[in-house]
Amino acid sequence: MMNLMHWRLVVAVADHGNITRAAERIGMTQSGASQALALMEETLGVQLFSRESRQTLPTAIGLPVIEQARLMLGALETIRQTVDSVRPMLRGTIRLASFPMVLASFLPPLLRQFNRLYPGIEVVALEVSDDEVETLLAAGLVDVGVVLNPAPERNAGPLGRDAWVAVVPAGHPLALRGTEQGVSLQELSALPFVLATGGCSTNARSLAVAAGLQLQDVRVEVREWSSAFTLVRENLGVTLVPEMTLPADRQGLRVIALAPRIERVFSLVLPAGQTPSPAVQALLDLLADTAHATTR
DNA sequence: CGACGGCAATTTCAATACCC
DNA sequence: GGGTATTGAAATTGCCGTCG
Repeated sequence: MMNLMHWRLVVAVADHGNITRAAERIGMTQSGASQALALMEETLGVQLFSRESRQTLPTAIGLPVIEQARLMLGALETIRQTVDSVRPMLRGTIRLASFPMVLASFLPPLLRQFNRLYPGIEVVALEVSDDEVETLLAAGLVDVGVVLNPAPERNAGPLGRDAWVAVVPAGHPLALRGTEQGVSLQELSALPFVLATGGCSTNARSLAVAAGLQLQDVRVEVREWSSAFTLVRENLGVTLVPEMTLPADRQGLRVIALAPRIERVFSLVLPAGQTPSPAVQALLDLLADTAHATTR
């Protein structure tokens, strides 16, 4: 058996020309070094050093073996330096704030991959509303937050996107309309409306306001998207929801595209003016890599 | 999956040999 | 006699299979 200690010993003996000094340098006893060297030579089947009086010098075959040993130890040192240079970013905790839907859909694959690449970094995910994400970011209480439609200057990492769609009862007059035609925000705002917020301030009402409109007949306002679908099935009104919230079972419902299309973009955003920690930078880099890979 | 025991490899210690 | 290498025995360490 040979281990790294043996190869260090070979190099040390070559450097010092003396087993005693070599043993001291690598932290062995002299007799141990002598035995180890003898064992190596026996294992290799060649004599690496000739023992002369007061000197231990390399043999002809010993010289290239020693050179290879130096290369090997040099490569090991390079590996050490590589690991040392990235070690600070291999440990730590990332506090991430997000609203529930993104936490359940876009983030799990990203976080799974991140956990595989950086097992020493713990990601603590806080499930909050979009307003609360902004509050936590502003207070510096989280390292990164998922924000809807962030301003370009916030240096956001795009996480995903989806479109708003109208959902009407299957028997509704709008349900007869072809999907390519779509329905406008203006048309919807005049109808009996089931307003679902999903716990976000960006919802059908804020979209209408942004377009200079107003929801004229909100029959009921609920937090859960699923509750809204139930109420739409009951013919209480129509609703406007993000596409990703649509249920698998759409019986009794009809989904119509919004015209013109309105999208929401989810992005990872850092607290303002904050330099990302190495761990957060690793997460952003991974996000950029996966985004790059999927848009190629 | 952790505790445990057996076994082999390795290291240490002490004694000895060799050479200048 | 001092410095260095070698040898044999004992101690230590690490690995691996088994068991609960």
